[in-house]
Amino acid sequence: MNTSHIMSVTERKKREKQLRRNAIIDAAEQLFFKQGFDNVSMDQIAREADLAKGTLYLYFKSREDLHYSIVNRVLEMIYKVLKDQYDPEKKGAENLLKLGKSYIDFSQNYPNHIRAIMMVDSSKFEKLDKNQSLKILEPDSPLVFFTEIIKKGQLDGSIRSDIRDREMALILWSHLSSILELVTLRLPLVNAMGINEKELLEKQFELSLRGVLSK
Amino acid sequence: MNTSHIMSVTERKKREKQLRRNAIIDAAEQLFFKQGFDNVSMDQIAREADLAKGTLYLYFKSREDLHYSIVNRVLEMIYKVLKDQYDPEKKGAENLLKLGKSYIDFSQNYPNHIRAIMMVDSSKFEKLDKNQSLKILEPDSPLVFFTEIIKKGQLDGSIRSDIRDREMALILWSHLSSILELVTLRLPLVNAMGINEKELLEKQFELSLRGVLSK
DNA sequence: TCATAATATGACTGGTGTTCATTTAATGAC
DNA sequence: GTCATTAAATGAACACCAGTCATATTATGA
Repeated sequence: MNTSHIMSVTERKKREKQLRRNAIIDAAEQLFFKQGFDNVSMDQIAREADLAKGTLYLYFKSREDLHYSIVNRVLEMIYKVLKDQYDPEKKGAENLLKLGKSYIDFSQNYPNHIRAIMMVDSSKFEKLDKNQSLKILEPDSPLVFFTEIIKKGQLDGSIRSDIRDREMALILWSHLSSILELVTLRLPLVNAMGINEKELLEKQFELSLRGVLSK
Repeated sequence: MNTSHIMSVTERKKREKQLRRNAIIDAAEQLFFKQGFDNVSMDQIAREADLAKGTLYLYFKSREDLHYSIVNRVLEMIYKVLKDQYDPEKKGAENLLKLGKSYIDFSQNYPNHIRAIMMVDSSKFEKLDKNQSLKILEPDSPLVFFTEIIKKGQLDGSIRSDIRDREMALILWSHLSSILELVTLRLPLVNAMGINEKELLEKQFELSLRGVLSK
């Protein structure tokens, strides 16, 4: 028995498994973007991925898990966008401004992806263990990235220091998300109020930033 | 045939219908608070209300509609609380501070009610007509009340005027809601970050307010 | 070639929101 | 009180769907 051979096979299988997994996420994402996650059944996703329904459950614990996987991929996308924009030469506040703006830009360019994030059903969060599936506290998440920038800004004096960095990051992230939720999922409401979505996004961001900067 | 008699009967029926409706909402609310809306079936609600399942549909268009009705009642409660706190003698900014605080207090005293609001599934908002079921734009809604206070504050100079009152109200409401969502539905996440919920609420409120006040 | 393990299948289960033909109750004219 | 008519209530039936699992297919390496 050739051990190294077996190892390579195991690894190929691992790779293939990961590929299938991604293919399923692709299929699900596509349907999701077209019809909204609520209106897509596991059967449909399986068909789109040329698999049987049962097979999906070999790759994802549940429908919810599949949804989270989509969201995690989007979070990775956003993280990369943010990281590209980051300039270590600049002060914390300035970076915060820039990153915030590019997040908003992202939301304009990829509304579907933002929708995917925003549709994570909060009610499911009640079960603690589910949080682990959603990588918002991983080192490479946007939220953690924001935290680091705020910490820097507090050190260089450009951001107020009387709120802890984590709390401030969570607040800012949450604020921005809430407005994104409004303009992506509740646009009819926003329009009914006679409000322009882009303006709303920008105003909210300016407002949040004002609350955060050093005086 | 006595017309006035008939009229009074019609009206009694109307009243009774409203009573039944409220009784159903009561039953649903009770179950909802105990088990979470997602874990309550129409069958259970019917049983709790001593009715058959089909009867519920004579009073509510759908399960969703029933949920909205619960939420609308909560919104009314909040509106009343806010109105009680309002002092026309005081400046807009001061009222805003006070009302915000009492909203936060309310959320501490009636976490279940807040949960009910926060669990309105945003994804359903995509269908425009559904918005009508949710009375967040009615004259007696908290959001509209906030708008009026902001308008006053802009007139008396205590609140910055470079953002329209409606937009500012929507932003503030949305900000506050997002944090409430965090501490009511995503508490595990908040705790995992080592953050105290009450502190988070207060900090966020102070932060939002700072962004809103005149300089 | 063949035994074993890994992967895939789809019929089946249990549960649910919604509908609707049927039953029950209330009404008011006589 | 009786009875035709209208309103309200019922729950069996339907359609849909997430998740399971016994069975079938495929891959592996000896």
